[in-house]
Amino acid sequence: MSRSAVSRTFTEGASVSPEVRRKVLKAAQELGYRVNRLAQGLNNASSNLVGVVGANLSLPFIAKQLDMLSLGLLRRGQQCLLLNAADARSDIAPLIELIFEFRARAIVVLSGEPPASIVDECLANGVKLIVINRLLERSDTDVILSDDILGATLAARRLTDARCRKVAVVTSGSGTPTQIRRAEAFGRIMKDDGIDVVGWHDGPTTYETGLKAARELLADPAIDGAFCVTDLMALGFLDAARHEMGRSVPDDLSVIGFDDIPQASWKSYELTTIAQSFEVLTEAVLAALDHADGQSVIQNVPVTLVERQTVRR
Amino acid sequence: MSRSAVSRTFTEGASVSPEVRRKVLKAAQELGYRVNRLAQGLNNASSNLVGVVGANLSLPFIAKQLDMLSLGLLRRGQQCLLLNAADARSDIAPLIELIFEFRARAIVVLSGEPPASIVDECLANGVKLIVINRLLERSDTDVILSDDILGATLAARRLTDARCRKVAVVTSGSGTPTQIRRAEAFGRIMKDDGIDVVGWHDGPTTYETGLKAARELLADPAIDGAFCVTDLMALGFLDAARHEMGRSVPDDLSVIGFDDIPQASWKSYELTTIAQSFEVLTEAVLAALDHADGQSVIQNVPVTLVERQTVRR
DNA sequence: TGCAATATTGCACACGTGTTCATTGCGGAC
DNA sequence: GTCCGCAATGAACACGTGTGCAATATTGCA
Repeated sequence: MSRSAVSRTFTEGASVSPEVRRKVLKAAQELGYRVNRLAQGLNNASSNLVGVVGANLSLPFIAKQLDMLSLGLLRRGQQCLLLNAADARSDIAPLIELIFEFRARAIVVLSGEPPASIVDECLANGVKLIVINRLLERSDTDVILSDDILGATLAARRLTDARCRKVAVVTSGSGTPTQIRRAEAFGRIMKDDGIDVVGWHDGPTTYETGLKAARELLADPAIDGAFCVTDLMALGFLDAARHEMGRSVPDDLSVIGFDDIPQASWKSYELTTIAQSFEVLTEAVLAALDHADGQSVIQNVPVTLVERQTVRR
Repeated sequence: MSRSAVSRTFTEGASVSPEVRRKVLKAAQELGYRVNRLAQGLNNASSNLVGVVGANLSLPFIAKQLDMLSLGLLRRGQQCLLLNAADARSDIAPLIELIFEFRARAIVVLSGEPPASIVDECLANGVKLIVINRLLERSDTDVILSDDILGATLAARRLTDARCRKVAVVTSGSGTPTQIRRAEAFGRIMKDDGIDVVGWHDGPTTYETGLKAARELLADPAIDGAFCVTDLMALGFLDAARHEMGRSVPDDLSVIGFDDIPQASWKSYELTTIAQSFEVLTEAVLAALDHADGQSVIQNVPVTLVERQTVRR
């Protein structure tokens, strides 16, 4: 009969007699009553929303992350408040402010770089901040990183095994930390091996950028290998190499990518690439949500070489 | 000084003296104060959240829709509560219940079919329900549909122009209304023209299903045309046709898809397809959000034939 | 039956808004 | 000097929870 009875009926483990419980449920059914999550959040000073910030949600790599993350959150009983940052370079601070206003438990950043002031605010308000594949030089944030150094090493070793003489490294012009780490590590190793490396970077992280890279780089007939730090660019690179620049892959050109997006295994490409496990990555994010407030971790997601058909044996 | 002053400071068009306003803003800055959207929503009996239900968010077609929709919502000052339905066949009713609990203004359904009881509840609570590319036989819901009949007609006409004699229609086994409408309309037209049509359906709406379709259908050497009701399946179909079944496209096999996903224009495919404008589709959804409560509309999103390289001239 | 222990229940409060209402202060017009 | 209009401001309320506290009903035990 009292409002407390209602609350207790819908609260796990509260003390209600079976009879009252039954009456409440029946009344709720008739009146179309539903718990109000806004009021719950107001009362607890925290909703169980998790803010997710991302840009270019239709790119395969991001879309896959978002798919698995939103599913994982839902399974854990948390809801996903999705904010689209529109552009990889756009300022995500206002979006994070918005998430604060919803009293979210945690914030996951897939794109863009949260400014230091925001990081401080998260810390002050007890909001978990988790960034994926972007390097924050702070020890008070959870950072999930693909093992870029290992990945670059695997790629480099594979291209030297294929006896490449002059290789290109293709990055986008966006200059995300992950891409730079991959490219730099790769360049260092190759130079140590005494192999010519030519860097290239321009444009957004898209298929079209890969096309452009191949058109410009393959004007040099000496180039016989390429490491594209993103599968999407690798696929564009492959297409331009084969259909416009007349190269035969893998016979006179070896190409290797990074991420292992679904399209990489399509029959027209069979791209050899460095795979990050989306499962492990998602698990790492979900695990980070459970960390205590002070505890923050930099976690490396393991990578493996997936051997397909674009590198000479 | 009073709490009212704070509220007025952050409310557009409220009556506050510049001095008080300045003081409040300064204090807010120092204390890290932020408006609490949960309390706002509680007070208004409605948050400005929009619930979005979708499955398989990493499929290009869905991902693109979600990308544009979330961006459009954000630009309109509404937030996107994303619920991942995991599977195209899974029951979305509990997810919609969850959205109700957040007192969302509107619900957008990208996957699955909301049961009638849910539709009634939306109507009763004044929650706008918008379904995309699934046919609800009710006049009280906003339905955004691609013009499947026109699309099927364009595809049929193009394949007859290419002088195909025996054509296949490929659908997934999920049996979504849109796919069925496309396939049925296409089949009807072809039969009217006296052309042999063989239907095929199986599996989920994926690239792999397209592969399987080609492997099974192209065992029949007479088949010289195919309409895949989804680009993703069309790309799989193309790959198996070319690389496994030894067909030359478009010389002895013409293939046409539907949706115009980004990958359709990649150099390895150059898929001729029926394009739905993602811009128009998104605009239609956003416009539907503004409809008055009673007013609901079935809107057809126009389609066009995009001529590329997979149908014989 | 009597008493203690336990389960159930109602009341009151706090959470942070936006808004209505009444009050106050002020400037200008007569 | 008085009165009117207007802007500014504070007090109070309602929104729907979950919970601490006190009161009451029920059970177990001697």
